Amino acid sequence: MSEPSGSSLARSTLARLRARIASGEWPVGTRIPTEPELSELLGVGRSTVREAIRSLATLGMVETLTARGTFVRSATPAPTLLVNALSAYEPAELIGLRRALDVEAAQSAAAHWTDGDLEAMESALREETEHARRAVAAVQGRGTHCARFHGAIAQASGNRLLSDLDASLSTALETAGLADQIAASIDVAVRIDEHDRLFTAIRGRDVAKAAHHMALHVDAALRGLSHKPVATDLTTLVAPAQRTPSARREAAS
Amino acid sequence: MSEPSGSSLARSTLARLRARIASGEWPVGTRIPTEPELSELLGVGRSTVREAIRSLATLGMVETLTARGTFVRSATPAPTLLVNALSAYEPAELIGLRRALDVEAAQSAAAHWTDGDLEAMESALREETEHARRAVAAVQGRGTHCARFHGAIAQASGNRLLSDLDASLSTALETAGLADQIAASIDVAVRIDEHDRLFTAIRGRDVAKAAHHMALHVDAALRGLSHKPVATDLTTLVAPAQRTPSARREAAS
DNA sequence: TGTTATTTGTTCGTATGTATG
DNA sequence: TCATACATACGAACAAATAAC
Repeated sequence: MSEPSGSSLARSTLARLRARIASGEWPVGTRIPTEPELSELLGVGRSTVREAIRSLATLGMVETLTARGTFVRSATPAPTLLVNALSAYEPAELIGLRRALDVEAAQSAAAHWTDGDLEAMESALREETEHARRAVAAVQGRGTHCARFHGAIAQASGNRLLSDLDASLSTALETAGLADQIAASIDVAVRIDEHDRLFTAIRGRDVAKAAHHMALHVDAALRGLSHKPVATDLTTLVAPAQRTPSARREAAS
Repeated sequence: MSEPSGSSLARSTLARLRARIASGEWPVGTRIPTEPELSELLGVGRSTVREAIRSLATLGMVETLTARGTFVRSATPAPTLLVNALSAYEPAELIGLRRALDVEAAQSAAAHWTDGDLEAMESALREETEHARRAVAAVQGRGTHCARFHGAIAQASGNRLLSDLDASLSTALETAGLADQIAASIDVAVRIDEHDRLFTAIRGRDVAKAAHHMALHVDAALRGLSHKPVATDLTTLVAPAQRTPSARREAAS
């Protein structure tokens, strides 16, 4: 697999625990045996068990709650590793990836959303509108609703990788303190209007228009970060999206 | 950071060790202090140190050799972890990400390539052409050259994240045995012709056309995988690209 | 409210195998 | 071969947090 599968007992113990989780013997959400139980079950010392469990925790596969036990959180280490990998990059680079993912997700979502996906997107959009109406002039610059709608779109793409990366990116942007900044850079009414048009395009299975609106939307949100060196350059990327749908005249080149 | 930074001593110890490595206090290749030394240095017990070190090893940042000590292998979580994370997803999902990254990279590359980037792309393209001319009817279905050109474009985007993800994706596709399949799905002459047009667009700073050609190119390469369940759906995404500018050029060729 | 049992958190001592000189 | 240093591994013991009664 992934691990060097070293010869040390702790490593092999990690591999054995991981295998049990991956096989579904200990499903996500359930509690695994206590440390003394595992010690006897696997025939290794408790210290060794703890090292293995700690490794599983850093992989994001389990979470251990003091005096409560350790619980399975994910059958694979993937999402956590993605978040970890993203944390090593500059904000401008993260934003570049977000544009790539969101545009692709919008296209893919338009191509094959299911009834459940549509429901989720509609719900997120409705809740966002409702919330904006209630707390009109309030602080309300939170990007939570925006992220929820985008997350629903990523989900609707039917591509777990896109969805996971999107969620990981949101986390990374959040910890980088950029989420609020992005949310504040665009007027709430405008944002909801853009979301509305985007949703209409996706619901109508119009892949091209979905890509177009998403590109416009992301670029608009990014324009607020124009003081960032690279983000400035990214705003020039609005051009293709604007020209693409109706640029028949270009064909003659 | 990425870690939950839990309140446990082991977690904070992991964070402290990780910070020392990231700061360069313990450079890559060097040996970190022994466990008893770390125990005293950090003011925690040896078992706690061991758990933290084991986690670092799981992240690929250190490697511990029996009776020799533990050595720093990487200042950040190992890149191989990214490949690892990607390998947990379905081929169709990987391909969806590739489309997103490549299209974005093409746009960004067109927006701000440097002289060095242009040189690299031109070199890769020239070598590809040369190689195709020499080994005309040979086996030569290798995707190596294709990957090199795409890698050069990702590099020219100026976004390390896009570049790294692109490289990781190539590796993941390679290990999944999909690289050759993709390369074989498109005629060499057609591929080089598409690369040529793509390069011309990028060199001309035409962001829109770069995005368009890249989308067409990726979709064309993906069409060969139409027997895959989800990949079939992905080919429907050709639609937006075909409706745009040079769809008729494709019909002509 | 408080008491008790369970479970994880942390430390320490010790034994063992292995690499180095 | 021997001695030293170090990582590996085990288990005992106590602390702290949590849940159930």
